[in-house]
Amino acid sequence: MYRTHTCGELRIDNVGQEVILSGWIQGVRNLGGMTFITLRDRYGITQLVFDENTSDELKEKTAQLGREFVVKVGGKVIERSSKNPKMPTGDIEITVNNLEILNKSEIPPFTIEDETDGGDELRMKYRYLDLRRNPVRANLELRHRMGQEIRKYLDGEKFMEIETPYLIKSTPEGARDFIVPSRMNPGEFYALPQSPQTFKQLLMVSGFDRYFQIVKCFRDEDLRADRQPEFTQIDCEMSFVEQEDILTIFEGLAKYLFKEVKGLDFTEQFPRISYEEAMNSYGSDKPDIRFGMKFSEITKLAQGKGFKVFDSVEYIAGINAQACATYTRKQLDALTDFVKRPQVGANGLVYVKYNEDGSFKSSVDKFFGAEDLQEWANFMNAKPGDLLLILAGGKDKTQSALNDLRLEMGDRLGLRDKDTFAPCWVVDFPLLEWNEDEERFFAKHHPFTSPKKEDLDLFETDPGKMRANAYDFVINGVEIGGGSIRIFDADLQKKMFAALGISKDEAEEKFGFLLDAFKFGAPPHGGIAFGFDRWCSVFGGSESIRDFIAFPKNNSGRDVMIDSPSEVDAKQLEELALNLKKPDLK
RNA sequence: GGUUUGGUAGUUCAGUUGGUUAGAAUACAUGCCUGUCACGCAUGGGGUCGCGAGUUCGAGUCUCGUCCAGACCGCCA
Repeated sequence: MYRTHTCGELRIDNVGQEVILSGWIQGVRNLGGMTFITLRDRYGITQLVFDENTSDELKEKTAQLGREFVVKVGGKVIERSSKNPKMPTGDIEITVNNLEILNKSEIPPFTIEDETDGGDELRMKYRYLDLRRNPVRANLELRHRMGQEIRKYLDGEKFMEIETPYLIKSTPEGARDFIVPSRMNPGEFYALPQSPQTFKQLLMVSGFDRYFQIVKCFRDEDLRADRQPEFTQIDCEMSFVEQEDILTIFEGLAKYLFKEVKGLDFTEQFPRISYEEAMNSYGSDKPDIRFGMKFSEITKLAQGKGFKVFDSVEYIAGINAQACATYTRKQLDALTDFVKRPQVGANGLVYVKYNEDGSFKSSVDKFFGAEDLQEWANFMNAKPGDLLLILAGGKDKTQSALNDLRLEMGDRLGLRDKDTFAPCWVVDFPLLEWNEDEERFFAKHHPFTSPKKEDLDLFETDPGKMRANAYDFVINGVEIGGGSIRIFDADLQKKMFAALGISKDEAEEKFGFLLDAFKFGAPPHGGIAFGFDRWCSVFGGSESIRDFIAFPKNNSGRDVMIDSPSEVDAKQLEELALNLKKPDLK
């Protein structure tokens, strides 16, 4: 028998019991006459004590122990004479009478402690050691809890979890596919799914009117802290539903998770913000509504006063940073530098200080008098003591830059607390998006997203203005999920393909199986997919989804632990009928 | 594909204007220590300064190239 208890469960009530524990050596503190050893497993840490009652043989054994050795110990639980209130097991310790070294360990390359000395790269290379650390283990526990609760809720709502294939067909739009060569079909390739989109729609045709799957998806695009080449979605689809039904069910899921996982009650309905309002008020389709600081457009107010920079632009808007009129020249210069960075891309920053005494001081005093500035301040709901920050330029670019500035000010003012949660729905997305490079429309969501009924006429007149039955779920400015009501009418689908410039033949080749299926009684349906890794990271208060994936890949798509991707044998290439251009490959 | 920051002891980092034997902390080893819990004290070992070329009497330091890593832009329906 390896253990009677875990290293995290013994308490003062267990005093007097003979127990067996197994685990890893966290640390050895040899004080001379007595030795303390901390033993760790997934559940916690328990202190072992060796003193004058310890046999010489046992003392010799403890001298051989090093960090991360795996041992089994037997002994008696005793009350500590000096307790440690910081440890859950801090009232007791084990006086050991038997110790067996189950396995030795080399000295680990970094310390296995909450605050490790290891850098990111090293920890990724030895990820299995990193996973022994409390914070990382806690993240995976959170992920496990989320997954369990999601299944519980959806099962309770009569959703069926159905697996769909990973080896599928490459699709034309969207992200790059990962490609898998087929040995049995030389010259032909599978693609790994970017999402089970078409399969879940086929399941609706089959009559599984409530489907879900917690499923790996693959996208061959460049990575970020919140983007991995393989990631996990909570993929859901429902039949005989309208947008409102979907929002209700999955707002229910979100509230259930907030309650069960975070202990938070959300009784009110989540705010619903139209895409247009989100862009006009926050400059983003995933607004962080933990704080206000909404945009105010002052194009009309500010033009025609002789300030060329303003008069020559399409759009002028600002935010009101409350109680920031005391900002120094240095602070304002830092903000100006921030917005002028290439990533933000503004040409400059106009500020207006509304001083406590009611006077104004701005960077455009030459062009605007106190009356003008007062008018702006009134329009932007500013009070004495506030600071107005204003950007001007093309509408899209300026909204985007002002969004960056708003979030930066939110950070500086401490308005983005990671333990505060502000969920919302963003609805009424545009159906299509114009692509300058290819000079054609792309589906903003995907080509099966249905347009709003009242916008159908625009197909002929102004397709870019059409709105979709599409929605995103956003928490704290992070896009957690999105979905749409699908097209289930063949004629409408044809119009959609036409608007996207997808020919009949091409549609037939790429989506023939789906269009065929729709001929046999497709029910009205729609769905949503959530980024599981991302949702975990938001709940865990981290910016990086890597912290919530057991074995993640780095920025270049490499797994530095197993060293993948890697080259393959010439024999394998031959079997797959692949010829590589690179001559230096093995 | 682009911008940018970094690469020095097992690890995290410092290293001045180019100048003697490249340092600190921590980890590790040895010794001492009976209530530690980041134990303490003493001693010790440990370096291809990412790699290659160049400038120079002399390069961790300057220049060029290259590799690796991070952040961001493009990209990600």
